[in-house]
Amino acid sequence: MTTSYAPEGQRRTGAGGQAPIRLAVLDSDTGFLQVLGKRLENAGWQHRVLASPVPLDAMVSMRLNAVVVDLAILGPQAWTYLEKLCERLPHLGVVVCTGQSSVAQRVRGLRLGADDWVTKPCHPEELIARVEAVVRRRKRAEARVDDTPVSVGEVEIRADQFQAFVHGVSADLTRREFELIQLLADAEGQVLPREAIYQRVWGYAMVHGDRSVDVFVRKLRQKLERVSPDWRYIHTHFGIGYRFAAEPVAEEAVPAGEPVAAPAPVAPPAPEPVADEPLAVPAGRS
Amino acid sequence: MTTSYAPEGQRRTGAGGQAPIRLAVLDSDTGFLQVLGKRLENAGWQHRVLASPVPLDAMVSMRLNAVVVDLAILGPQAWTYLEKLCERLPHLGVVVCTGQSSVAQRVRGLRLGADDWVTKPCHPEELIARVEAVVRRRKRAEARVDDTPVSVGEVEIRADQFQAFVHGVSADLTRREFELIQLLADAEGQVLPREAIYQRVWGYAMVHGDRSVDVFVRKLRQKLERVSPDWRYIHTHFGIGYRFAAEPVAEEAVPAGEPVAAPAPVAPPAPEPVADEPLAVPAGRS
DNA sequence: AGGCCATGTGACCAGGCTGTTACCGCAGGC
DNA sequence: GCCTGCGGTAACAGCCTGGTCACATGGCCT
Repeated sequence: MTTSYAPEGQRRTGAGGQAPIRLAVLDSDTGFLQVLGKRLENAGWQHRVLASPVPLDAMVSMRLNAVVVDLAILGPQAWTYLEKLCERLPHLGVVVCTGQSSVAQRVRGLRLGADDWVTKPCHPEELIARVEAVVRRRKRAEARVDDTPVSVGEVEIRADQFQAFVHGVSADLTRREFELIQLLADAEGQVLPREAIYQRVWGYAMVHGDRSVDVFVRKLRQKLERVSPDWRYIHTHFGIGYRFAAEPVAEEAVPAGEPVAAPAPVAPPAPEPVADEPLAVPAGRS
Repeated sequence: MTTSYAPEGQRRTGAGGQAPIRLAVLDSDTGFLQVLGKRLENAGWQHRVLASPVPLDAMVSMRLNAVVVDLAILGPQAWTYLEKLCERLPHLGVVVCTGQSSVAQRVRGLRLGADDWVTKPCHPEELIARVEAVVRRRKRAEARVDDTPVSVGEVEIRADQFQAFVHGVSADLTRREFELIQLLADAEGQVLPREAIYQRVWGYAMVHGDRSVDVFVRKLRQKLERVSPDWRYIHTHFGIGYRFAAEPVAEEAVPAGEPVAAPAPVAPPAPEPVADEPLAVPAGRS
C-alpha cells in the first residue's frame, strides 16, 4: 500500500498555492497504476493506492478529495459499495474507471452517485483532467471557510477578515498591506526577494527601481508597531529583500539570551518607555 | 427554437418538491435532438434547444442548471466560447457532447472548465445520467436550506418568509434584498468580497464595474435603519467588500437623551435588545 | 575615509472606490 | 391597457488608497 502523503503542514489558501488534491485509487492493474502514479507525482497530488475495498470508516479518515475506483476489484459487492461510498461521503468526488461496460451499467453507476465513469483503457492524462473537473466543481460549490488563522508572534492573520489582529485589536491594514503581510507570514522565516514579493502581490513583474515594496513594508511596519510595539516582524536583508519573523525588541544588553526567534510567544515585559539611553530594558518606543 | 419552460415560479425551498433541471442543448443534429428531447420530456426536465452559439448574456438570463454543447456548432471560437461560458457561469454544469476527439482535446476542454465530455454517438440515457451527475454535484453543496430563523442584533431573518423583521416589524425587503441580507447574515462577521456576493446572489460572475451590489447594499441599509435606527449592520471594507455585524450606533456629539452604550465595538452574538419603543416605526423619509 | 548605492521616511496627488440619487425598462396586478 | 414596484444602469461627488518623488539614513566596497 503505497503512500505519499505529506504532513498536513502549513498549507493555506489564497495568493499562493492551491492545496493539492488528495486522491485514492482503488485498482490493482499494476501497469496502469505505475503510469498513473507517475503523472500524479508530477501534478503534485497526494495519492494513495488501495488494492482492495477499504472499510468506509477508513475512507472517511483519509480526508480525500476524490477517489478513482475500478469496480472490478470490488467483486460482487461493487454496486452496494459504490452506493454506500457516495452516500457516506457526499463531498467525495467519485470517478469510476473500469473495463468494458454497458450503457445500463454506466447509467446505474452515475445514478448511484458516481461523478464520472471512464472506460479502460484510458489515457491517464484524461483521467486526471476528469478528476480535476470533479473536484473543481465540488470545491467551487463549497467555497467555504477554509480560512485557518495564522499566528506569528502576537499577530494573528485572518484571511476571512482580510485583516491582521493583535489581542483582538485590528491593525487596520489596507488591502495591499494585508496581501503583503499574508505573503510574508506564509513564508515565515524565509527571505523573500523583492522581485518575488512584487510578483506575487502585485501580480506582474517588477520594473527596476520600483520602490513600492519598500514603501509598503514601511507602512506595514508602522502599523504593526502601533499594535505590537515590543516585537519586530519584518527584517531587511540588504540587497535581497525581506524576512518575516517575530522577534522581541531586544537591545544588545541581553547577551545571555537567544539572538533569534523566540518561538514561544512569551508575553514581553511591561513596555518601559525609554528615557534616552536604551541599555538594559527592551525599549518600547513609539 | 423549442421551449418548454415553466414560469419562473417560487419553486425553491419546496419541502420535497424537487425543482426540475433546466437544460439547454447547443446542437444541430436533428436526429439526436429528437431522441434526446423525448427522453428529456419523460424525465420532466425543462429544456431548450439552441442551434447556434448564444451570447453569454442571453445564457445568463436563462437561469440554467446545465448545458449540453456540441463544439462543432461553435465554429472556430469553440474553445474561447467554452472558456468564457465556464468563467461567467461557474455554477452552470457544462457537458461537452461532440464527435470524435483526441485525448488532448478532451483534456483541454475539461481544463477550461467543462464538467464532462461525452463522445458521439452516445446513448441519450447515459448523457442524461451524466448531466444529472454534474447537476447533483452542484446542488448537493448548495442544498443547505435551513429554515431556522437567524438573528443578528435586532434583526431576525426568516427564510420561510423571505423577509427580515425587527420586533416583529417587517423590513419590507424585496426578493433581491432578502437574498443579499441572508447571504451576509449567514456569513456574519466575515468580510465578503463583492465578487463573492455577486456570484452567490446573482448566480453568475460579476463583470468589472458592476455597481449592483453597492446599490443593493444601500437599499438594505436604508430599510434596516428605518426599522432598527440604533444599530449599524453592514460595514464596508474598502477595496474588498462588506461585513455583516450588529454594532450599536456610537453617538457622541448629540447627548440629547439617548446615552448610547460604550463604544465597545464588538457585540457579536449577543442579541441584546435595545431600549426604545418597539412597534412604532420611525417615520422614514420616502 | 569617502563614495555609491540600497533602504527608510514623509509628503503628495491622481485615480479608483464607494455612497448616493436619478432614471429607465420590465413584469405583474388590477 | 394602466399603474405600481422592482431590478439594474448611469452619473456625480467625496474620500481613501496606492504609488511616486524627494530627501535622509545607513551599509558595503574600494
